[in-house]
Amino acid sequence: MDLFWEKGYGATSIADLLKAAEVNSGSLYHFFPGKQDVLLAVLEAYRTGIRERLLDPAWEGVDDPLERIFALLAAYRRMVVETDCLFGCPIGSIALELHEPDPAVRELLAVNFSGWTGAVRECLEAAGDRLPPQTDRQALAEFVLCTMEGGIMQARTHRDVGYFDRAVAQLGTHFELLALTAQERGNP
Amino acid sequence: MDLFWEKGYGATSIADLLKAAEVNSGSLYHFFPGKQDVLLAVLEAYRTGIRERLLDPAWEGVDDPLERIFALLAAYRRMVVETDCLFGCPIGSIALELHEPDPAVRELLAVNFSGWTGAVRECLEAAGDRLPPQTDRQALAEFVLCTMEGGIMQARTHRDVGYFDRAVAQLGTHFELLALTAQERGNP
DNA sequence: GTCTATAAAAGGATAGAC
DNA sequence: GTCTATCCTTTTATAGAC
Repeated sequence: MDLFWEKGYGATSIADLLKAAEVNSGSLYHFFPGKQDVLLAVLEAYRTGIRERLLDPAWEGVDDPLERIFALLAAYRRMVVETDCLFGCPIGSIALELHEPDPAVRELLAVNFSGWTGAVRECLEAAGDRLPPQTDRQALAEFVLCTMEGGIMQARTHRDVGYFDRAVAQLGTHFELLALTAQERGNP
Repeated sequence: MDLFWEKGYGATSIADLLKAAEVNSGSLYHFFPGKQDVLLAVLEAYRTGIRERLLDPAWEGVDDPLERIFALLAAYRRMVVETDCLFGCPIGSIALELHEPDPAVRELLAVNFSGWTGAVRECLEAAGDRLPPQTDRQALAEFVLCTMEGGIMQARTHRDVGYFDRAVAQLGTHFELLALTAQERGNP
């Protein structure tokens, strides 16, 4: 997981994997038919571990559903800062690195995105009438993912977390305006 | 340009470049010290050609500054649809593919992003009091880029342009709410 | 400036002993 | 299951004739 996150899929060689795992090629190929199957296992691990590895730590002590969304974004910010703006979202990086991925890989990338937006959508649904009633909460969850991925992309490229912060601040404004709309113009 | 766009940097071999350009390696290495210098030239071409190749076509017949922002996004949508959701933003793809790029490459990627957001910021500035006066127009321009990149990332991964459309629609809502705010609560 | 041939290295994957 | 050795391909880059 770490190697694909740090270097990407193509830039990680089998030799890198063997060295990091402290095994020899015979062992790796005993368990995996090939390199791509290691990637599939990694993506599978991200998928099944989203709650334990990402959501639970990010949401520790945060109960408010809308606050949880920004706590999740704050977790990504920590990741960016701790790696000097070098590493971002592993799924997003691989999704853009592989231009014509094997269907199995593409499907697992998509499932990972859906898992992420699904968790955010649940927060948005839990927010109830704090959002305007006609709000498309699935679309808004996907928009939160856009903000995260776009913010990380720019922060990494400029090597400046300020780009991420400003993106999150804009999203914050959007939520405030939606909340205001729900209040002022809701249930007319 | 096309090869790096279609396949990415790492997946494009020198042999691919030679075949596409219909030249032999001697010719390529006569003009470029190495593969990375070809990438630098491509990024330079994107940078200098942003108006002619991207903005002018997207904005043909569109004068309203806020409409121009969505016309630009519509141009990306066409790009996505015409390539069956396979190709997205060449700068974004390379920005995420290369994890520790050579400083010259990273700088040119950053300059390309800045050129893009700079053009959008000019539109936002031209929109004058149609946006709330305290609006950070640079940050909002970066947010538009987040929407574009995040929307394309999801559309490509899910092979469904609907993800891009919903992201743009959310951004549209954001602009509408900002405009309402400028109207209702502006200059109190 | 362009050509062909080729060097030199790295990559993914396999073989077969243990 | 793991080990070492190695095959085969691809890749970047160079050499030197024309």
